[in-house]
Amino acid sequence: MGEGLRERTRRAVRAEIAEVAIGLFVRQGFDNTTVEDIAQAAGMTKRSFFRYFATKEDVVFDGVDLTGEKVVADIAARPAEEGPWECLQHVLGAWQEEIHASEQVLATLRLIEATPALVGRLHQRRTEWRRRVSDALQGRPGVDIDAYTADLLTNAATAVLDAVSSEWVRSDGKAKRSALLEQGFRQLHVDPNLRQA
Amino acid sequence: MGEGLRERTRRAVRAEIAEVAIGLFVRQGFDNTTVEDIAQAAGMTKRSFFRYFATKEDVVFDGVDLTGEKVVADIAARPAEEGPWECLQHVLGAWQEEIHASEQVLATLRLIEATPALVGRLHQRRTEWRRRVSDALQGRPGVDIDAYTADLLTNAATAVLDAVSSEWVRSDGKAKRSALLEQGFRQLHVDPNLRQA
DNA sequence: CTGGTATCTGTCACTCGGTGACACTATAGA
DNA sequence: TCTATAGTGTCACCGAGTGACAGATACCAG
Repeated sequence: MGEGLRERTRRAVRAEIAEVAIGLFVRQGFDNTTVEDIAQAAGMTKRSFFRYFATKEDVVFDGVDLTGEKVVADIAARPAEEGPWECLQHVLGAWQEEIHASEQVLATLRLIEATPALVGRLHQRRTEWRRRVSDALQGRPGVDIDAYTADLLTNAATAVLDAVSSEWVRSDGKAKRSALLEQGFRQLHVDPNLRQA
Repeated sequence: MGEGLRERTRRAVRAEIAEVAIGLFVRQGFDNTTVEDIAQAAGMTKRSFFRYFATKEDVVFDGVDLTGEKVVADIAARPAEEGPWECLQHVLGAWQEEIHASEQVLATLRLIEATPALVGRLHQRRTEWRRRVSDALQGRPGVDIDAYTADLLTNAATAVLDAVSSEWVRSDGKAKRSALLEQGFRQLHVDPNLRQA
């Protein structure tokens, strides 16, 4: 019907692997957990695990890393008279709202912060994504900005995002992320006149 | 005399490994080059390679990644009446000046940008280093800022650094990094009143 | 219901990054 | 010259990830 049972089961299996794996990671550490441990706990082979996730790290970002296409699309959809910085603030603010502040997410973020390999992988993905955001920012109708400025603002926006995430974890999930984000974007005031030689 | 011949030869060997390795990486790609390739080209065993570099990635950052202790020390040494943002600008500007704009550095940066694994490793190191910078910023006598603001400014400063690096590579090393850095720090104007509930 | 086809799975074998242990050699320093 | 120390090769090993093959399973036609 409409969208296939196979895909549904596949996503269900993915979700269960992720849940089992993160449980193991939190309990005994990322490095002390082998893929075979995960596969066995999920009732499958090591080979089958890699048919659902390309790397051992990716299983962690399954529920978080929605570094979405939607953000890129939303940027293009913002009104043309809006400045690039406000555009980023609105789009990323809306994106952040969608990540529900569950205990699961908090545990995952803690796990990432405590595991260098995961930090690396996260920023690796972020970098690819950032390039697309920067391009979207440049391609926006109305204002035209050079590549350097687009990169600068995009990097700065993710800098705010990272700081918000850190502070949120530091407060055990009690801080209001939207307030932190707004504060961060306000403190990094962007000079409106983007003139240059 | 005074500082040992052994250390000198060790550093020389390190440098030669790095040179040989980067040459291979540039010619045939990072992923298509095995550690045994490097070791053989440098006249040693795989095992000996790992006695000089902890990972295959680290060999690339040998000449670049001086994410130094000096930066952290310099932050503490800045005059107390200086704001945190200006402090970061001065220290990182001085740090950046020390990286001579050689063709070798340019090729290395290109290599990093083209290789996801290297991007990940770079940001992984950056993250550890950033934590220390943020702590140094908080520990500065005179002004006291909260952890969130310190993280925010530190992240933003590295955001500028990354944008400068990208633009510099994009211009084939012809752009003036100091000018870009100054422009970046100026455009991200930090609100001087850091008041909060 | 039946057959064909695409998909999922386990098994095996393999590559590559990285590590521990051991024996051997060269060197620094008394 | 003798001894402690550091560097080296060899070997065996682990874990992440991949390619190939064969068997099972589910979808969809007729």
